[in-house]
Amino acid sequence: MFGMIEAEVFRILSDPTRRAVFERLVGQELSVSELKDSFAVSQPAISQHLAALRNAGLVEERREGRFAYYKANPNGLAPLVNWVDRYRSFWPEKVEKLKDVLKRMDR
Amino acid sequence: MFGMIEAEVFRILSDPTRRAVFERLVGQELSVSELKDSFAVSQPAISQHLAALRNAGLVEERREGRFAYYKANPNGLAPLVNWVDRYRSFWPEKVEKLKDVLKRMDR
DNA sequence: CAAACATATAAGCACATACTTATACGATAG
DNA sequence: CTATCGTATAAGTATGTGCTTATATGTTTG
Repeated sequence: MFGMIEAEVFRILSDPTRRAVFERLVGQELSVSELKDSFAVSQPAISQHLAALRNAGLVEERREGRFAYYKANPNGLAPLVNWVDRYRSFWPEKVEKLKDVLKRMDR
Repeated sequence: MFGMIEAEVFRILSDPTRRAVFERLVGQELSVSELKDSFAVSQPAISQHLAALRNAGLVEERREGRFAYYKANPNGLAPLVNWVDRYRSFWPEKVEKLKDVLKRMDR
């Protein structure tokens, strides 16, 4: 049941271009055309990636006239984050790094 | 340079069957035939997935006579773990859960 | 040695998917 | 109102990929 969602997030983020689109939208709202200028693909390709990301809950849309602004929804990463955390305990080497992440978050 | 490796790990783990094979091998060494019995695909399919996982550094092989034993190498998850951590700070809701993970690791 | 076994590789196929160009649709501008 | 602009959708295509069956390779057994 929940595995399905996790599979979806994995599938959507496995494409390098689409993943890059998501990364570009983290903490930054951009219109489709602004986004397009960052990539070597056509506008329709961008729109298609955005639709896929939106469907997976990884991106949110805000309409304003003829413009469409998109930003990442980090909550959409939840299935992936949970998956990684499940196996993190088998991966002891970089625990310190993770603790640093938490420290930085507390500030 | 490092992005390439991250892309590889994403690509390899995006297939549900292959991801399930990896999960099955976490903390447990299994031969190819033992592994095969857990899945609804043929033995060659399993071998192909194992070769892919091995190439990505996600799995390790140990040969013993005509048997081949595989186990997950959690270190291979490093690129994915790092990617997730990069965006975790934008995802504040489940920090408590993450702290629980660390607590469990300390024990 | 020959047969059975465990696994890997080869070849082919069916299907998914990421891209393109062309076009539709709605909104603003002149 | 018409043209232009921003975005989405449609249709077609090329490539990737996960699977299968068949076969090769190496190992143990009798």
